[in-house]
Amino acid sequence: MATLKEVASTAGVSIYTASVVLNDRAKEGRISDKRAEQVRQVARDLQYRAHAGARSIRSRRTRQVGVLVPNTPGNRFTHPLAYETILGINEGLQTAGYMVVMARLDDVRKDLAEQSRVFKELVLDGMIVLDSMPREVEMKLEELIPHCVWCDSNVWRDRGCIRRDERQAGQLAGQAAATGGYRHIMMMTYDVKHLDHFSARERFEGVRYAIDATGQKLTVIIEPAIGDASARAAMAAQLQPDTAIICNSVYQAHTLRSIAEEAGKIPGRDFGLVCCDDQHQLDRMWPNLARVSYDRYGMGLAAAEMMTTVLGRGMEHAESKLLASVWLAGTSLTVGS
Amino acid sequence: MATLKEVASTAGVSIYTASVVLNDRAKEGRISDKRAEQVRQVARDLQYRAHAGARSIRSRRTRQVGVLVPNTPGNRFTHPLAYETILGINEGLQTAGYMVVMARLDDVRKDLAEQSRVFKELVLDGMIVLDSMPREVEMKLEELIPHCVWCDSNVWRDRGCIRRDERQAGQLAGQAAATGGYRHIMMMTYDVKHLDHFSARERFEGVRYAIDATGQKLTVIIEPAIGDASARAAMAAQLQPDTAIICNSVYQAHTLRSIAEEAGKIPGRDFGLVCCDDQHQLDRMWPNLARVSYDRYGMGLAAAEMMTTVLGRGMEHAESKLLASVWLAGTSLTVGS
DNA sequence: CTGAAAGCGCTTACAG
DNA sequence: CTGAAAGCGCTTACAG
Repeated sequence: MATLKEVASTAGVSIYTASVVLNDRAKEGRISDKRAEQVRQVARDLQYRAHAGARSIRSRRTRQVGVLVPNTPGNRFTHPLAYETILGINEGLQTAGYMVVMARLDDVRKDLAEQSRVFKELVLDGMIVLDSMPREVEMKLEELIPHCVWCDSNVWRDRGCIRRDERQAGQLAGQAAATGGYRHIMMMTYDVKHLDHFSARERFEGVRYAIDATGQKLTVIIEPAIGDASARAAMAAQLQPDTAIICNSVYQAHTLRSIAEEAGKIPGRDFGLVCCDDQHQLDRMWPNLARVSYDRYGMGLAAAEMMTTVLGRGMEHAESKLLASVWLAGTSLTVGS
Repeated sequence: MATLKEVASTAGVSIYTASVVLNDRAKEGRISDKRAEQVRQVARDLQYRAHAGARSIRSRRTRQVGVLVPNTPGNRFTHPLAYETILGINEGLQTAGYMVVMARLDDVRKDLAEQSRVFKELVLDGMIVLDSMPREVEMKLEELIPHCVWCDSNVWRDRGCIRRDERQAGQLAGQAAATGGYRHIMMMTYDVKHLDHFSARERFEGVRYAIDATGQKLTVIIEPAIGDASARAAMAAQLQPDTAIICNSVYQAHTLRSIAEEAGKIPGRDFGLVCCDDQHQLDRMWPNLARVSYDRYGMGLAAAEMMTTVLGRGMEHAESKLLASVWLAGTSLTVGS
């Protein structure tokens, strides 16, 4: 690997000249066009590539940003949907000249320093935290990393946070169900004990608000455990043409669809189905699902922009963002009785 | 941020002593236990964290490994399933003390150096390439990055590659369909022109082999374009109790399910459905789908291990790995006529 | 317009 | 058992 020194000497210029030219600051450095081109040519010939580490030590910026993904007990893939956000983040940061370093928080090891070199050493200019972490971890993160952006997290402040307006999403889903002409409206959500993420809570509140507004009643149901055949059958029995089910998550919608299928029932024909959440490629995989949009990729892009803003202008975080959703009609909610 | 120098001076020892102790080589460096503990205490007090860049310049290793994900025209999220692999890779590398740097190949910009600093600068010890890239890109990668591991890629050699045995997977799916007592057997796959990934080709060949072995006939069908209502209806009409459809990908299985649903049909009751591929959480979302297993997380873990092996022992790549699949029965293939 | 030199934070032969 | 010093590949004030 050629070093800057080698480039300089074979081009017959000083290290300074080579450095300035290759950093596209030939003008400021007042290097003549001729010499500049000369240096560039040599760099190409020698296939020179700057050593990012050496550079970072002087510039005091690594130009690396971490993305932290949580891990919950018993589920290695906590949030497959997070990938959409991650791709958006990556797109935004890569374009702005940053590198994305993935870090995953393993709940088993409690000490952050044990988790990843990201915490143990100095490597990141900032970190985008996806989803929520235990409180202590969140506090520790802010000590360890210069700039954190909280994305889809329980952390919510005036600046540096970004999330979807989950209450609005819940309201949209609730309104659709409430005005569908159904007799029974139910919401499938997580066990109250597991309502640890703000989205589950807020979606629920949004739904409840919309249903209350029409004076109807809302029944809460819990997703049956995998393999619990009798619970599945019991739930299938509730799926009637006069009943609409509002699902909190896309996963629950998928699950409910399977439960219905086992009983020979089809959403939109035999019962109503709405989902508060969305998933990429649902337009291909399940276009008929009535749901509330959620462009996670866009959220990732926006989070990346918040990060580049702080890192760029130095100190202050950009204002927090609350992202609005749009209703996507689908035949899974057409019956009514 | 405290530096090594500061730690050394406040501990009253030389930089050398501090360095050796904090790198857990106090024994080799013959530092007395007393001094060692003293240094560690100071480091804790000052919250010392080593500067990864400075370290990498001397050690000549960044301990960073890239994961390269491709991007195809018109689809920002090429392979959502890749996330399962990425998480496995991350788990393996993070545990081994490496950091994972994400890089995405944008097909629009052709020059690698324009894509990400990962190519422009010296940052990576190695790279795990997911999926396939254009031929020229693949060659360029090997020039730019010290060690590449090809995961689920068209690149296949004796060493340094890992993929699923897709032909075997196709055979398993084909056998299941062939012995299900169906009169018509069809395979939904990609347009031949787009069979650019080895998996699509090999799955197809595996299926064909299994069907041929029983002397039955295999009809090929193509997934209808999103929104092409008449093509969807035509396909729905083909879904009969005496017909089994073998889907190449999970996405196609989902799509077919939706097409069937629109016509009031249910897989396993009104027609047979098998899928050559698998997806995490399908056991929750669609437990009844008859399919061939695919533990992408495990593949990622194995790919990470191949990488740490090369990086560890210096030169030679580990032997390539071909991963076997297991058949997962499901009621979507129970009818037969 | 350009270069010699200091220094960033580390590691590691080498000398005591 | 320990330290002073060279050097890794860069950037950037400073002096000409």
